[in-house]
Amino acid sequence: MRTPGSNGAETLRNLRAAAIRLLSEHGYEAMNLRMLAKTIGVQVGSLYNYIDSKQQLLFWLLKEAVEGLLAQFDQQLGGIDDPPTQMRDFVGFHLSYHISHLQESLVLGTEKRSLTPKNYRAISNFERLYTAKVQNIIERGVATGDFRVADAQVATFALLQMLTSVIRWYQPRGRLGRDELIEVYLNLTFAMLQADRPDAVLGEDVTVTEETGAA
Amino acid sequence: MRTPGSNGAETLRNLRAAAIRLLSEHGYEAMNLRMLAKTIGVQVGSLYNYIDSKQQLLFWLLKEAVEGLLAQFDQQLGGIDDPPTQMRDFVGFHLSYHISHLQESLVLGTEKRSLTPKNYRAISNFERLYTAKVQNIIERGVATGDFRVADAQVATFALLQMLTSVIRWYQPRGRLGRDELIEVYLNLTFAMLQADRPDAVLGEDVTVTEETGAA
Amino acid sequence: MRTPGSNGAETLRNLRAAAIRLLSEHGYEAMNLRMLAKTIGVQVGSLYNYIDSKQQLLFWLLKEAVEGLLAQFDQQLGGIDDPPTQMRDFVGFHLSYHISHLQESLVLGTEKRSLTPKNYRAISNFERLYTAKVQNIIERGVATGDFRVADAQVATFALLQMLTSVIRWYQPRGRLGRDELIEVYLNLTFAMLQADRPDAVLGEDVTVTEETGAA
Amino acid sequence: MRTPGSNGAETLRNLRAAAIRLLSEHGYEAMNLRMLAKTIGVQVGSLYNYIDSKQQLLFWLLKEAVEGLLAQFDQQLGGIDDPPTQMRDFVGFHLSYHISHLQESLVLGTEKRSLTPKNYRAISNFERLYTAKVQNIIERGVATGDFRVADAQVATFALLQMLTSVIRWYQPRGRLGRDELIEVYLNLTFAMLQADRPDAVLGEDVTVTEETGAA
DNA sequence: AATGAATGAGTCTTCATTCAT
DNA sequence: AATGAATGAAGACTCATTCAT
Repeated sequence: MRTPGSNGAETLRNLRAAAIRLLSEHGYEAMNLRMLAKTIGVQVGSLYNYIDSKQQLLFWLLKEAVEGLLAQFDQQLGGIDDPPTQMRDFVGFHLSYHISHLQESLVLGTEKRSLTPKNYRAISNFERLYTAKVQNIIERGVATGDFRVADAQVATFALLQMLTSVIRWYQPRGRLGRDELIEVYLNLTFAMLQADRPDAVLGEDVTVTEETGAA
Repeated sequence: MRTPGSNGAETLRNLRAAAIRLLSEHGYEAMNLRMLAKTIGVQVGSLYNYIDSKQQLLFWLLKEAVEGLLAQFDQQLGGIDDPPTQMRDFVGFHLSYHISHLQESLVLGTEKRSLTPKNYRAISNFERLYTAKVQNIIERGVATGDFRVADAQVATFALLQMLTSVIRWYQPRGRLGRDELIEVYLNLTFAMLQADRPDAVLGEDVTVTEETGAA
Repeated sequence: MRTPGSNGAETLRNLRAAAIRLLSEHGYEAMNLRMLAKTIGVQVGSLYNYIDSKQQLLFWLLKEAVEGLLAQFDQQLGGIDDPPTQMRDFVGFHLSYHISHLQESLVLGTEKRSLTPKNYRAISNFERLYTAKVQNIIERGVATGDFRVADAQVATFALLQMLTSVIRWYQPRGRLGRDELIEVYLNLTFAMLQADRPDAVLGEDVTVTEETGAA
Repeated sequence: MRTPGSNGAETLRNLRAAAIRLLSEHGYEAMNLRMLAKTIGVQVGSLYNYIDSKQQLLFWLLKEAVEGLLAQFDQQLGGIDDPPTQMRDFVGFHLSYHISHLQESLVLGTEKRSLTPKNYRAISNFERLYTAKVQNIIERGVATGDFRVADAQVATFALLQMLTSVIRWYQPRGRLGRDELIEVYLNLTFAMLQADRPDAVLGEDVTVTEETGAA
């Protein structure tokens, strides 16, 4: 039987949005498909018209999340050569992206561990690509003399953790707005790299494509 | 029936050590008491001679972990006044502690979310105490002109995340030893705070009491 | 997987009938859901498509039982004014009802104690309504001079216990049939109340709607 | 190890009293040996110095209860010949006994069903002896023309249920004292039997030996 | 006579998944 | 594309019972 007015594409979008929210709130193991079904207003069995299994749902969401991050990185930071400028834009991008994809990023960070080994490796590979891009900026900056760090790899991890952890406490309506937040973190970043901050180029604001589910 | 040679105190120690390991590997929801019982070589029911419930076991472990961290902080960094010196010793202490209590710290960071609301608040309160101590060092350093940061609160979070995240990739037999690691992080920390590093005082090495379960 | 030919409404009816039988045979604590599931031919987990919990199942059954008793009392003894006639019809009704709802009544009498305090109070309140109706008949009969008892409340309890206890030994195919049984108890009742028995009105037999599950 | 000051005979008495209380409050299935052990202040394992099993404990208590009832019946009502006098004294004895052995009688009535078949039969046999004694009084009274009942067996059951049910609502400090209670029930009994009450013989009060555990 | 530590079978309940309709 | 009814395996927790000490 088909409920009148039901629409597969819309149900799928609802499912994705609901899944990300529920996963960010409860975690993979504690979220159950009953919750998900109830949220989007269908019976549990109907979920299987859209997903193969709970595990595959998680993998799909995390893959989308990490691929989206990579794609936007390339799109936003493609044509820049100068390491300090790259770093400045990277910080802006990374923070903007994580703030506007808050739940997705949270889920990526915490639920990866619930993937099967094979799926885990697939996601980790994507993440390593991202890390490598950041490490590359730092290493080139060190080579040009713009940055000074004792260990580029540790610095990369430290920087990424410092920036990414913003999603653990950031609140859209909190003390700091997005731009102030970026300003503070730019200071910390360039201090950490013992580098001079390049001038901000007016009007050259970083923009991030909005969360998929919100369209 | 009583297994010959069985001994309550020892079983409890085994239970604690096994629980921390299993929790760090699987997470609270994915770890089940069968695994725990099997690891320490008893029947599942016997666990209840030592714990009240799975939830209370988690709470107990996290409470011990966070109280241990706080206690050692006070013990190690009690008599110091000078903010840069305090910060230098704090970085050494924090890294040493987390490296030598790797699994415990991992569990504290990731499994807090599985606590009941009441238990969650209890642990969070302890953590806030710790954060406040660190923020206090930074604020005092800013006041004395030793440190320069745009926002002390954000800097505190950023610093703590940067340092704590070491447990996510550190491997005892990896490229960097404990002392090299501390050296690298000291550089990053003082750069971030735009401060001069105080001289290391020879022979004044930070030591951290070893993991309880390892005794 | 759905068993071909399975049907929710029927399973629920089976469940109810089986639960009453098992509860009357074993009692709440000693009956387990395995037994119930096996009796109706489903897996234990499937029971939870119909009940919320074992406790709620008991409450549901007892509520139905006591509400059914009250409803039929009102329906059968509504339009009568004369205390002796009311009493005569009440005895007939009460015995008929308990004989034809044997197991249900047994369960109501013995398993109430396994209810949670809140559920217990709810059932007890219904029972008090029933007792009050009977006490009212006695008190009005005493007022009209038809009955003579030293203490109406004790007499009510005594009468109800005397009548209800029939379910403890009555056997459908035993020495006494339903009508003979009623005859004997009518004698005892009116003797106890020191009253004259009103003439039986010919053809005015009391009928009781049959057990729900037996349809 | 033996706890200093412990004393087997006393512990056994405590055990018996506690068991009766707990059984009357929770029922056999819902009472567990942990509760019993805690109440009398020993470890669960120690109970097995006094009992063979939970089942045997129940049997022991019920056997004591029913044998006590029978013994006192014989002792109190031995030398009487006249059916009305016998009945008068029986009512007084039965009520007094049940009131002063409240919990024991409650347990006997409700927990018999938790006995194994063999144990159940043993207790039932004792009970049948008691019922037969009462039925004998009624039948002899009918033979002498003192009592008038339609069916001696039903009358016996009805009378016993009516009298025994007093334990379900009697409260030591309630509206009616013991003697008033007996008075009311004597009226009901002799009305039920359509008999004249014999005169009370002054000073010939019925006494019942007190509860064993209360010594 | 008592403890402390264990067993092992059982209890209710949850949940991902399946599939006829 | 959705429902309703089921499966079956697993989960946390309980409890009578045993026995070395």
